[in-house]
Amino acid sequence: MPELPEVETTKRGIAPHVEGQQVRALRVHNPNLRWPVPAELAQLAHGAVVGVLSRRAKYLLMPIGEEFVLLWHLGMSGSLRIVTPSTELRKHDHIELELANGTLLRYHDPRRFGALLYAKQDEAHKHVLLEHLGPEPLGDGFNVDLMLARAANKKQPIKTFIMDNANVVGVGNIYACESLFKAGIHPSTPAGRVSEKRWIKLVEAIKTTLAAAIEQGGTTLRDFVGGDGEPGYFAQQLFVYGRNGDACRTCNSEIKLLKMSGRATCYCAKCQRY
DNA sequence: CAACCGCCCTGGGAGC
DNA sequence: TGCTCCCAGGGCGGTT
Repeated sequence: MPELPEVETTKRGIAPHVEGQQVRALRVHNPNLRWPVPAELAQLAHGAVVGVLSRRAKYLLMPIGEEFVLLWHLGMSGSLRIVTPSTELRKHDHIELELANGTLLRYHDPRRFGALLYAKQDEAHKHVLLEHLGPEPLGDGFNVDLMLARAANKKQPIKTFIMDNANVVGVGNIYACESLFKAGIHPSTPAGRVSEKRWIKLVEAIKTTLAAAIEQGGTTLRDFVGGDGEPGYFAQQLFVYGRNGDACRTCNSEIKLLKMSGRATCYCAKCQRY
């Protein structure tokens, strides 16, 4: 269930176990992810030392050796776990990275919407999948001025706008809904009609919501290491997502549901205005 | 071009 | 208990 906070949590969870470790083997049990896992990867990774992990949008970047970097994407249902060699291979464990310290990094992905690709280290940010990405939501590049400029004259609903990776990365369906609630903005509001005053609230809401989720993700680190259980750290804090039919926690009116670009969109018609 | 819609997959839950 | 249908956190690629 990876949104940006979980990718960040995954990165922090696995980093101490993989960084500086030599790759003993990269085994691909099923290469049929969103794109085929490149056949030459096993050879490229063999014997390489894993470098310092980083994250760009929902991609996890894992340098291997001096020349290449692995690009992991968890899709809708992917996860990366550190396990011991005695841990049985589960159904949908498609890839494993065996390290010199004896631990295994396993990629598990029932729906196979995820990906494992690679690039040269100095060209990773120019990779076709990364080059058109907008600013990181927690960085200075994501700010009111840029959003006002990009949203100018757009009729597209504000919710669709903030979920577009070209505008800002890492805002998935849950956090789009939650951030709009916090900012008091109706999800159908045309992006070009969101005032500067409301953009200030929305930018702040996106930053604080994601940051808070990352904080909580930290508490699930041991799950990644131990390899047991899915993290469910944000569920109890949701104000609108998945709460359609329930009472708004702020005003007590009923949370509504509408479909927007094929995705469930929950909102409070009283707290969120055009 | 902007905006929408289908689709890549499996699994889980609801309803019958 | 078992079917069938619907839905799910992403995001690319094709169509209008």
